[in-house]
Amino acid sequence: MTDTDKREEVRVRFAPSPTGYLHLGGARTALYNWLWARKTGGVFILRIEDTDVERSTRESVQEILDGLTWLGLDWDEGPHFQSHNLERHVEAARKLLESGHAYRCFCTREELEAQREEAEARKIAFMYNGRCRDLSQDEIDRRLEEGQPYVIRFRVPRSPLSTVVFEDAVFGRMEKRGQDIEDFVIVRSDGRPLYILSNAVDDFLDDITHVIRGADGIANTPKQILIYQALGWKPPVFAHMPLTLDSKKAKLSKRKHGEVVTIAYYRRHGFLPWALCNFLALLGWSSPDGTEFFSRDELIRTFDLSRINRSNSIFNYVPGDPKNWTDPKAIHFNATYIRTMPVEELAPYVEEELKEAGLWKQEYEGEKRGWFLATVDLIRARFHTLKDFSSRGRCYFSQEFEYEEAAVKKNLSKEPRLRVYLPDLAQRLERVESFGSSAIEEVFRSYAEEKEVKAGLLINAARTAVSGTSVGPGLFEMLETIGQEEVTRRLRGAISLIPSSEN
RNA sequence: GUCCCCAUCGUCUAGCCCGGCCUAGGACACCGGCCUUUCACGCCGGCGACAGGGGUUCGAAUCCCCUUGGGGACGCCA
Repeated sequence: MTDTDKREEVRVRFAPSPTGYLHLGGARTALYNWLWARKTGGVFILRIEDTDVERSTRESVQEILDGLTWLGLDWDEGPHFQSHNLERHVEAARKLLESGHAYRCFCTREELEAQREEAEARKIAFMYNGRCRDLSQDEIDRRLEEGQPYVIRFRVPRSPLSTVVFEDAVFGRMEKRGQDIEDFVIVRSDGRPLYILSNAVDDFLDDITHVIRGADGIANTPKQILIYQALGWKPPVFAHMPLTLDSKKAKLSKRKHGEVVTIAYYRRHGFLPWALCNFLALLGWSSPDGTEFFSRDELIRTFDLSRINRSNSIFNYVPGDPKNWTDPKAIHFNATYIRTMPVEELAPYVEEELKEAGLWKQEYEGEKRGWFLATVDLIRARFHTLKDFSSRGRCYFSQEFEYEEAAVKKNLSKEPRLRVYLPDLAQRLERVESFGSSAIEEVFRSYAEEKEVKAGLLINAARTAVSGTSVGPGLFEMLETIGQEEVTRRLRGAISLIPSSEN
């Protein structure tokens, strides 16, 4: 462990605003916080920052909860709702006002807007000019009496030497001169506190020890530290994670990239939740020995804030590429997990998928449990997502499946004699006492010899006849799995796909 | 425009803090080959990067400076 976790109990939080979907960036932030909490034996808090009433929705809250639950990122406290703490935020603002760390600003939106535009036009940086910073008490009282609306601004120390310094757990020592920070607004003219204040107050109230968030929060950090200091609170450790950008180096957003950046999308497209987590963990973090695949416990053990990267990473998704419908490495992680995890652990996911596709049979958890597991094990090596079990794997679970045109053309329609061979094989297979792969193989091999044809011809034809495709596991295992009765039925049925020799 | 941050294969990255072990390692993707009844898997091999320029040093991917490029923040949003 690093020196960032000296305190007794680590307390971290994931604090999304419920204004949209849970997306990859948010999930990664949640994951890093969760990992840090689990690693240190600390507490992971979920806080919904819903103070933007115009944009916050209940559906979004539910989506976030569902997404985190699906990913397996369980939280220990919450969800807390920021809006429930409004009085505490206002109270903090009042204290800041009383102690002189904040002041009332009577400048109107229109005035500020005009100043902003002018600055823009003259291509100079806009920063609030501090006009209300030193209003006399009489002046303030007079304006209050007149009922003039005001916002509350934080009085940023203006001495030329004043600097806010903090040690970021990822970026190291960070410094910001007071003169480069404007007197930021902490309370709106309608009395509602702003994020910058609410967030800091909530972190204090929740006893947050480590703020692990996206690097877009860096600019807020000096301001929030100022708030902490003015209130006499000890600031938490900040750890800013690099951002994840798209292939054009723009920030990932649902608006711009659509579903592909949402967690729900991966769930719908047959991702294993942990495969996604594992992939996400590696976007901006790496293990000391280069290991890439981790179980939960291994990742928890290995994860460390000090190994978080400082440079942004790119989510390598290229729109319009059907093969790479998301980052290829993400697909690779999913496929590898599907192929290598214990089949018993994979089974529940396949079950869910088959149920959704209407292919699930009750007996798969009863007398055919063994068959089900063996079949999943047989076919999974070629699959990339859970969806493949109900699409490409359909012929194992249903009597109804599609014949691929290309496969039929390649393996069936070229050879008219298959109209004889296939029923012959069916007849012989029917007579096999114990329908196992070696007995099946024997039937094929001897028949091929007898008819003086290549075994491959029969094998490929049979593959297409029973599965509709030209690819798949070894034929004999495949036939064994599909079963004697069904195999012979399909072999006979397939002759309708073979043209007779006259044609 | 101002402030801040970042910079190694197409992508994710190791190495950088504590210069030499780096003719820069791994992973994904891609391309070959082997295996094979097909497709995968697996194995073997290939392609492919220290942004540029100055320093410092016997020696720089590693330290310093500049340039360039990229990103972020500049709201009475969060």
